[in-house]
Amino acid sequence: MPRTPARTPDAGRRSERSRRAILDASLALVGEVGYHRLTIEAIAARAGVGKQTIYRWWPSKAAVLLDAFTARTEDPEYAAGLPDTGDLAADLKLVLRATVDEFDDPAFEAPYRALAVAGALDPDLSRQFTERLNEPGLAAYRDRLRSAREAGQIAPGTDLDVAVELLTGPFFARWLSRSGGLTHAFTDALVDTVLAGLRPRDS
Amino acid sequence: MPRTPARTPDAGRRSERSRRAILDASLALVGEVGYHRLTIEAIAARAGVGKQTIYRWWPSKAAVLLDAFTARTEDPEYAAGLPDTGDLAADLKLVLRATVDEFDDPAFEAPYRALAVAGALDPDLSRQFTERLNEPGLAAYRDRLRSAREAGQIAPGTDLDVAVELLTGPFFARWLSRSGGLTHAFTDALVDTVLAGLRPRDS
Amino acid sequence: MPRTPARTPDAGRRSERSRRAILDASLALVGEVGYHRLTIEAIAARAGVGKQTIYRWWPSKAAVLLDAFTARTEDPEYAAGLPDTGDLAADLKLVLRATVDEFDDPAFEAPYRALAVAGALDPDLSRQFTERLNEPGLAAYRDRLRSAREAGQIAPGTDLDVAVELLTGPFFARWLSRSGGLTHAFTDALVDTVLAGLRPRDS
Amino acid sequence: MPRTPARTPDAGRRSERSRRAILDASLALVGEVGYHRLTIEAIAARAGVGKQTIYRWWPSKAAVLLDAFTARTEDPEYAAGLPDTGDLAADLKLVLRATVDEFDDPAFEAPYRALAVAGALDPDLSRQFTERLNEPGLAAYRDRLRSAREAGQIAPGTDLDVAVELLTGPFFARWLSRSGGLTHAFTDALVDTVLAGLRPRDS
DNA sequence: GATTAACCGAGACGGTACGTCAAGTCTTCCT
DNA sequence: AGGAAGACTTGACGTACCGTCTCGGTTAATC
Repeated sequence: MPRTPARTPDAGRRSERSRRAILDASLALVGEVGYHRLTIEAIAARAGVGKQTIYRWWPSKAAVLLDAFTARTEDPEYAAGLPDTGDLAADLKLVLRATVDEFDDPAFEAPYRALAVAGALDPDLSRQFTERLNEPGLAAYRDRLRSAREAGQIAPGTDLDVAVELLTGPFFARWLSRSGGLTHAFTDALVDTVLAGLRPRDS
Repeated sequence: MPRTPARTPDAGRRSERSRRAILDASLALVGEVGYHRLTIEAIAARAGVGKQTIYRWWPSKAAVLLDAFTARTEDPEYAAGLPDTGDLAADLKLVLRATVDEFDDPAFEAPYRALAVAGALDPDLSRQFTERLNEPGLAAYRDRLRSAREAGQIAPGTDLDVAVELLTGPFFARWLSRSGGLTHAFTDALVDTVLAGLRPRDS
Repeated sequence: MPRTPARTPDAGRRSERSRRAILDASLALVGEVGYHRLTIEAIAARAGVGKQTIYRWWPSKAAVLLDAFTARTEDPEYAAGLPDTGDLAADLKLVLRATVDEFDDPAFEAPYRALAVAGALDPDLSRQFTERLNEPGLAAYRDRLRSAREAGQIAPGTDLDVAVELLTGPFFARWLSRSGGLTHAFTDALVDTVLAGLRPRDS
Repeated sequence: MPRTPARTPDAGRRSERSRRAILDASLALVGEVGYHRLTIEAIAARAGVGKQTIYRWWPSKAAVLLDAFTARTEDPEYAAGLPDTGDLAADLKLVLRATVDEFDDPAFEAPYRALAVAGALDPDLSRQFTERLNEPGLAAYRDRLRSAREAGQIAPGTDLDVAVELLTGPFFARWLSRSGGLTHAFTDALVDTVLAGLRPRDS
């Protein structure tokens, strides 16, 4: 006889109306007051929802936020992958410049930062954050680099993981610690230097 | 005209005894319970100190932690700079491997992560965190790279800031998001790829 | 249009269990430690209740105490009025002697003194204290004196309010300022002198 | 050699300047903010004095207030006693009307109420309050009544203590509990009724 | 169509920690 | 040595949210 001590609610009867209201409210609030002043009570009040309805479906405010944020990025052609014009440097610069622009929008930046931070403190959340938000993007980079490697544009022995991290890590670090401006010039320089390091060895 | 809106206590009469006890207690506690379960009340209790004594001298628990952490790194020969054996790759690998080891120690890792996270949410704190903990370390890298540039070991047009971020950014990103192992192999690969990208242009 | 600026909790959902526990705890504690060492926190702890549950329903510890004290005197046949045997002096002496005995009991005296004092400092509370605790008792005296006036036992022009205050005021003053013993002899003397003053004018 | 463990400061070196400033400040403040919002810190700040200087010489804020209040009533011809024109009723009414007027002045009423209340809660203070403020006044009443008794204007067996309390108790009770107006009519009625009760028995 | 079980809004509950205030003590420097 | 100043420990304040728990009221699937 199966015992399910942790009350598992019946997802079939879930109110879609409430779910949307909660996700919307949490995104709006995190932008208004910041992550550490975001409270479950405020989300519930704003969403016109009982607190229990949040606790029933999510384990923490970070999980709510993750769902709220993911909802935006899951539907569209986000899974399109990087462009592949044959010019690796140009393709990478294009995408990184677009990312710079994206991070300029507070509506995107605020919840994303909140999630990055929450993930840094909570390994469980971190895994989910990585899987659902980060990994798809990184995989696109990896695919593009693999294609370039096969075309002989970068060294055949290139570790694609490290290569991707060389492109995104400095960006992430500069963004999170606000230690420098996130500019197109910066990402262009990243691409140039990294690609120079990945160039096939001279004969 | 000097404005003193917030009651500024007289630092001359400050109790060194209490200050040390608070810094010690906060470091110990952040290791035991983690940052978001660290409370001012617990620090005060552990330090045998009134809460007000903490509020009098620090604006937040993050600021306490920053002082506590900084105290450890300020006195010693920490400001020594990087070794300079003439072999740039070897020197960088040595230092990054040492950093990997340092981040393996929870007594170091826990408060450092807490501060990185707190800084990510609070620009004010972020600035302090950068100035007092990060910048000195990065300057050491910059110095070593400048010396290499003068010796003609890397391209004369190299942007030292970007170069340093290429070395440290991926490390920081992997550490904070726990997206991969912090190993000597990883940092070695970083150094090799980045230095390849910085190599002087072939004649 | 009714305005309810201060969050008004829903009395229907109120926990009777908590209410009783709070009233009991406050009476017990005021007897143990005295009024000015009585704290909301201690009441909450003793009652096994969150502080907010007290703040939700009462504006101050004095208000709690007033409810606690009133609860004791509301239910019983306390509203019985004074005896009326036809012998005014005897009836008054009987009741005042009983009151003396009542004030001898610390379980009664301590909270009553606390309330008298709190009322002396807070007009709002004072009004409630008067209405709910004092006035009913005084009305009983007034009724008894009115009956005597109609029977021609005291002067027809007697101001009943003043007459009651002559009987109770000296008692109250002596009690509150501890300036003399509260004895049967004292209250008997009060009754005799006051009634002598109220006797119908000699023809 | 006698040991005085309780540090007894040397009254000879006491600063008269500070003493006056403290007494003045406490009277002013009790009028402005009321007794239970009166703090030692505020007194010290207003008086331009260190807190320790207050704690050195007084055991509590009530004691400070008692001294402050007593200082006003000690110097003048306050010890003059009641007038004795031969007309007892007139003399009593005159004095009680003057007392009514005195209690109309907040500068008098506020600290006096504070002291009465503090005394009600603290038997030690109560004794001092009685001895230094109340008793002298009551003695004056007693003296006047004794003179009247000797003149045969009131019954020879009259208990002077009870008689005085009949005159002052209702006044005190009405004042402290704010249960009625303090008017000349009220005190006149008191005098008339009480004196009627004290009239020598008809032969 | 009635029953019934779940979700839902609402919000009271026992708690924990907050940041503030004042108490009374201690220490330092000044007169 | 007293006094001005103010930092110290202590402890209570009243508030904000936590996560849990009832309480009617829908709402959907089952009888």
